[in-house]
Amino acid sequence: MAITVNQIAEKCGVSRTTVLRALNGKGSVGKETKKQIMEIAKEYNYRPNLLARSLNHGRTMSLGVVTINVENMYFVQSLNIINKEADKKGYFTNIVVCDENLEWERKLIQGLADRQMEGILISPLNKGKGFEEFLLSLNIPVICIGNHVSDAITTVQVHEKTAAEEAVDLIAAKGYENIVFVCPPLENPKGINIYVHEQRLAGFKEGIKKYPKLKSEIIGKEDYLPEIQKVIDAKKDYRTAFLCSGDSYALNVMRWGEDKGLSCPRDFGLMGFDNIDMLKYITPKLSTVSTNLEGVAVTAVSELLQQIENEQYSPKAIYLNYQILDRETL
Amino acid sequence: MAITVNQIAEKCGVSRTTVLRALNGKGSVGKETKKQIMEIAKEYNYRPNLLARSLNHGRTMSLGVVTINVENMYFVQSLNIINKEADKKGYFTNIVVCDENLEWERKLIQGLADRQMEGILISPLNKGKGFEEFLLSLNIPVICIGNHVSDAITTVQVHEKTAAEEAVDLIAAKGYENIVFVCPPLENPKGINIYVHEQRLAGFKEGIKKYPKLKSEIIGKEDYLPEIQKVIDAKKDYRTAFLCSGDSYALNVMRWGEDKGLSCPRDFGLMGFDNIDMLKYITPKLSTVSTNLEGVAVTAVSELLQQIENEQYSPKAIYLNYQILDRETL
DNA sequence: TTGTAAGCGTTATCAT
DNA sequence: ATGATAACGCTTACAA
Repeated sequence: MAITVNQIAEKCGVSRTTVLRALNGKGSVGKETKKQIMEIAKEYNYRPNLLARSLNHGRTMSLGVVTINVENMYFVQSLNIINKEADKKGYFTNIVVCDENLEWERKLIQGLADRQMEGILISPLNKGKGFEEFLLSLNIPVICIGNHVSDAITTVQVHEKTAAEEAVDLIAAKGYENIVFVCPPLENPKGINIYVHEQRLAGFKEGIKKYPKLKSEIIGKEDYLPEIQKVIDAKKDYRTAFLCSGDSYALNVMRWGEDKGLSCPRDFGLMGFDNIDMLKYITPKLSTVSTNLEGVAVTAVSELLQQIENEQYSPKAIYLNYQILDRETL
Repeated sequence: MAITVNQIAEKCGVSRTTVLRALNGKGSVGKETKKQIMEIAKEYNYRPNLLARSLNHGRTMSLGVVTINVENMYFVQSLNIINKEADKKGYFTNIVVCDENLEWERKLIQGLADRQMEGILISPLNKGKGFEEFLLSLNIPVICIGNHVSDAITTVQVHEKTAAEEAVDLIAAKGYENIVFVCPPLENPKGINIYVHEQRLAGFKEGIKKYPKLKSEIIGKEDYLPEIQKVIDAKKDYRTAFLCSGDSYALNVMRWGEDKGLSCPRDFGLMGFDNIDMLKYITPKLSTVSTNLEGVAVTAVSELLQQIENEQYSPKAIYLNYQILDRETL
C-alpha cells in the first residue's frame, strides 16, 4: 500500500540510491532530479519502513514495557514518565498489558523480544529461577521495577523494608496499641512475585520488635475483609490501626468501614503503601508511603538505556528514597 | 547477540533452507541433521526475528493503540480488553501513551504506522480536516473510540447525546429545579477534540427543553470550581444538581464539596459520565452514565480486524448502548 | 533429503 | 551526480 524507495526510483527513472540521497539529504543529487523525487515522495506520502531500516542496521530504538492490570494502577502511572524519558533519548516505547497471568507475562515479554525491543522494563509477576533464566535467555537488558527476581537482573525499587519500619514507628507514635498488617496471601499458591509485600512484611516484623507492648497481627488472605471484621469485633479497649501493603487494600478497608458506619481515624487507623494517584479523590486523605513512582520510573529508564548502550554492564540493585505521608487516617 | 538461521546453518554445515525446514517442521529433513539443528537452536536459544519475518511477508500481525494520560482513566481500562481480543485473533497489541499533547499524538501515531502496525485504535485528542487527512495518509485502518474525527474514519461510541437527555430526565424526575452542566472549555483554545463533550452538551440542551420550569446553566471553564462556588452561593430555595461531562469532574466537585462541608445529595445533586472503575472506591456512590467501555473496546477491535482483513471496507459510525446508573448522589 | 536464488525495504560501500 | 552490489534475517519457489 505504502510507496517504497524502489517504486519512487522506478517512477523517476533513477536508481534507488539516488532516491535515498535525495530523501535523506546526504550526498549530492541533481537539482531537477531531486525536485522530482521529492514531489513523488510527497504525493505518495513516502515514509521509510522502520522494520526494514531496523533490520538493516540492527537497532530498533524501541523499548518494551510490560504493565499490569489497571487494578494495580501504581504502575500505570509511571507509563507516561517512562515514555517521556525514553523519547528524550530517541527511543520509542512499546507497552503491553498483562492481566495478572503468569503465562501471559512470559508470552508478552517473549513477543517484545522477538520484535527486537532493545530492552525491557517490567514489574514482574513471575519469579524464581526459571523466570530468571528465561529473562537472561532474551539476551537483552531487562530492568525490574519494584519486584525483585534475581541478583542477575537489575532492580529499581525503594527500600520497602525500612519504609514499613518507619510506618510502624509512625503508627506507634500516634498511640495505637494494636497494629494489623494487611497483605496478599503469603502462601501464594499461584507462585506470584510478591517481593515488595514480603519486604514490607519483614519491615513490619522488624518494626514492631521495638514496641514490646504493641499487639500485632498479620492478615494475608485473599478474602481479608472478614478477618478485618474479626479484628474489629474483638476490639476491646485498645486502638487498632491497619497497615495495608498497597493503597488498594487500604481503600477497600475504608470502603468496608464506611458500609459498617465506621470511619477512620475515629474507629480505627489506616495506612497504605504506594500513594497511588487516585488518592486525591478520596476522603479522608489516606496516610500512606510514597514509593516515589516518578523517581523509580526515571531511574529505571535511564539505567535501561545505559545497559543498552554500554556493551558491558553489571546488574545492580538500585534503591530510591521513599516518603512517609502522614495525612488524615491515623 | 541472538543467533540467526544463517549462523545455525553454518554451525551445522548445511544450508539455511534445511535449517528452516527443521525449525518450522515443514518439508523433510534428515533425522540426524534435524537433531543436530534442533540442538544448536536450543543451545543458543534461537528465536526468529519477527522484523525480518514481517518484512518478508508483509504482515506484522500487530495493532497500535494510542492511549492518553491516566487522568482520563476511562480509556486505560479498555486496554486489557483490547489486548485480549486482539490476541484471540493472533494479533499483538502495541500501546503507546500520549500525555495530552496534540503534537505527541501525531508523532506517536506516525511512529506506530512507520513500524508497520496493521491498524490503529485511538481515542483522539486531535480533530479537524488536517488530522483526518493525516490519518488517511497512513493508509491503514484507524478506528476512533469515543471522539469522532470524520465520517471517513470509523468511530465506535455510545449515543452520548441521548444519554445526556436521559440524564436530564432522571435529574428532573428527582425534583431538582436547577441543573448545571459541567464540561471542559468549549471555546477550546488548544483545538482539542471534545466531541463527546459537545455531544453531551447538545443532549443536555435538548433535554432541558422538555422542562421549561427548570433553571439551567453551563459551566465550561478550565477553572470550574469557582463557578460551582458561585452557583452554590447564589442558591436560593431551589435544589441544584450538577451534571458533569466526565466522572473526574464529578469527583472533583464532590471533593470540593467535602472541603466546604457540603455533601450530596443533601446539599446538591451530582451525576457523572463514564462510570470509571475507581468509582467503586468512592463514597457516596456516584450516579453516572456507563459508556460501556468493555463493549466499545470489544467492538472496536473486532471492527478494526475486519477492516484489516477485508480489502474493501467502508467507514461507519457504530453506536453501542449506554446505561443510566442512578446511585446515591442524586 | 538438500540447496540455490530471489525478494521484502532499507542502508552502506564502492564505482563510475 | 548517479548507479551497482551486498547486506540485515527470514521466506518461498524452484531445482537437484
